[in-house]
Amino acid sequence: MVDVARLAGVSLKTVSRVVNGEPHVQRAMADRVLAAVAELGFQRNHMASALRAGRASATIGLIIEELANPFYSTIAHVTAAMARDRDTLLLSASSEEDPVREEQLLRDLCSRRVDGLLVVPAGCDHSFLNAQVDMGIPVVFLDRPGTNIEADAVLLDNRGGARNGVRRLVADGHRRIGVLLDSVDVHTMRERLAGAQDALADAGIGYDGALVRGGVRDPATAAAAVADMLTQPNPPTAFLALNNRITVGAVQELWQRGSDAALVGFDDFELSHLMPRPLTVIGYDTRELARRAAQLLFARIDGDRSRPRTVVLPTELVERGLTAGSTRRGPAASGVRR
Amino acid sequence: MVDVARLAGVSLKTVSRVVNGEPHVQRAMADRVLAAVAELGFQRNHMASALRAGRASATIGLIIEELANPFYSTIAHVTAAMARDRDTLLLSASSEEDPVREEQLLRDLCSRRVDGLLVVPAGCDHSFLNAQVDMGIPVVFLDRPGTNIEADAVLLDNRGGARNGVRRLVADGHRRIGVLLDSVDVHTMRERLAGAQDALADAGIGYDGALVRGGVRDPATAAAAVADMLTQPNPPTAFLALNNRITVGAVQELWQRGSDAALVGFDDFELSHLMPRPLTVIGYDTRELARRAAQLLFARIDGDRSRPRTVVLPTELVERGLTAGSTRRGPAASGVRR
DNA sequence: CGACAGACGGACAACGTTGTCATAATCTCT
DNA sequence: AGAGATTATGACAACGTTGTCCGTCTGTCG
Repeated sequence: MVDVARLAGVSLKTVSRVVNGEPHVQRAMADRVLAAVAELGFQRNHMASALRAGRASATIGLIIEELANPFYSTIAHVTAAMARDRDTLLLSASSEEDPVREEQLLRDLCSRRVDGLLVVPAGCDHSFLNAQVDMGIPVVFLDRPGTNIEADAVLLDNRGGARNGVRRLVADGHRRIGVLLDSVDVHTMRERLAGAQDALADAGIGYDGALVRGGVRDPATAAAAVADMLTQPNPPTAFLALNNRITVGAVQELWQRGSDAALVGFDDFELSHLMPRPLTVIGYDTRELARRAAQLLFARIDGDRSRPRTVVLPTELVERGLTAGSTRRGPAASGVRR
Repeated sequence: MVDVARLAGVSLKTVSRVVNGEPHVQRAMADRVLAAVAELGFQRNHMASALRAGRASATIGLIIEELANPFYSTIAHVTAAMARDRDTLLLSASSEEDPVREEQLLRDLCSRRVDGLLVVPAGCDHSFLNAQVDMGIPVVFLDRPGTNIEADAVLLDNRGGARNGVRRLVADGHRRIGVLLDSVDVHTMRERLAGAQDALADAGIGYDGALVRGGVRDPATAAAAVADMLTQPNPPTAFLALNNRITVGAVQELWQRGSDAALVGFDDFELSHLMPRPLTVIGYDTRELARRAAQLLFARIDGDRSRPRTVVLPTELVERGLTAGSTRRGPAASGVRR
């Protein structure tokens, strides 16, 4: 900026005024400044500007589990788009489900003075964020609530969704329902499992530990778990897969074996209607989840000091048949999805 | 930091030393400072720090078309992970294929003094980036080359891939091959179309404009295009879909109609092996694409001043049959994919 | 012609850090 | 014990901006 001022033969402040479009600069002078800017390829330093003005950085931080997962990338996309409407950029990072890494990333984001944080929490203690919130960096949790912190959260009705899924299986006559989940350390998994057990209890079906399989982290282990459970004595006649990675593995394994076990999966996914065997799914609106969270965050950034809110979004049972026999195989009613 | 110094009864500089882990501070004094830091909840301001030290912002910028698309989110994921190993965060934004928006975003990123830029270009002129490169912000293009700028690029062998795909169809006896593409304004589409035409020319099959359908932007229009082409006189017996969105639409339409037209799609996608009809795919390693680009960028950031390079990564024909009759339907040989 | 707005330009400090240098305190060695 | 080396600490300026305030110039009106 000093160089520009020298080249244009004006003072530093005048360059600042021109660059920021402030009034009270003569046309001729402004033109000279702009010419110098162009010649030197000057570009205002956003960091210095924000620093001096005490302004925020026009950046929001997003912590998710893994950017490559469609669920999270949809969230990133929606929030980035909404941020852009406010001339704000998105600084995103994956926690990889590691609480330590999550805390490091969050601290890093705070030290960069982001305007706000959107977090899909992996950690089990977010009390360290309280100080940040007090210092004016609002936090909104997404998909799972934060722990030891009072902050906004936008969640899904995981429990109700799982309950409806199992209710559907029970209505179809199933009594032995295998449940596949990742880890009960994850809030969503606990809720979904509880929902499944609600439905079983409602139907008067007792709990059988052999029918619940945890530690299913990816499609491959899901497939293995399905295979294993089917070869036990008194195998399940139906499965509930508690996330989309698990569902994919289960679909594949059941299809390969030609098994007619019923399947309901939590989370819809893009090509679920083209799977080679029927698949009823507990779906929800991921974009709405992200939208609501971003709205909440921006309201906080804009000064909303009301009490923290928790929003719970509904799920929907997308019925596409349960087993090869339960519906005629055919194109999905909904046609091509965007 | 001034407050911390006052509370600890030491000078500003000593606090700075402690906070940055510099040597030459007595243990007792360091402890006093750390106590004050904890009490006040002090957190170093990353922007001010970078500003003073003339250091970069420990941030890289990524411009892609749309974060929600699995191809791009994989790129984002890989680059974010690699950046993290260097204590660098990723500032990502979607251009939505809009050149104006792309330029705005790039300028914004530059004004934030990112350490480097990773760009999947949508625009048709990137000459304005030359100044930035000269000023020390390296740029690496991904998937498509930049225009009017000499910069590193990591590309796919689009032409060769499409040629192999069509060659395979020709070998299977097809003479009328419908080609579905988005827009020839996009570099990758032009290359893929050229590859297809190469193969046709090699086989002595003349060009028929009726068999090339552009403007196919999403699965729905792809399905419509397939439907339309199949109802024309002398319809194609095979299709080449030039990206994954188009492939999905084509799969669905062909399956719904029970058509036995062959299909080859460019871009593999996660559940392609579970599609309800055979689908041979031109695949490649998206993660490698991102990895190479990030490596190149980091090398530049670390001072590599060698001549810009263009890396072209190979594609691979993943054969899973072409039509319902051409292979026995069954589980993919590869088993469950990660 | 003088006075007074009003429009404009510039000097300076400050934002929150860190690099440089100076100084004070302690140690080492003959 | 004293010279020199080493260590610990602090004062100050600077990074690239912008807000504040003051000074100057132009024009207008009585």
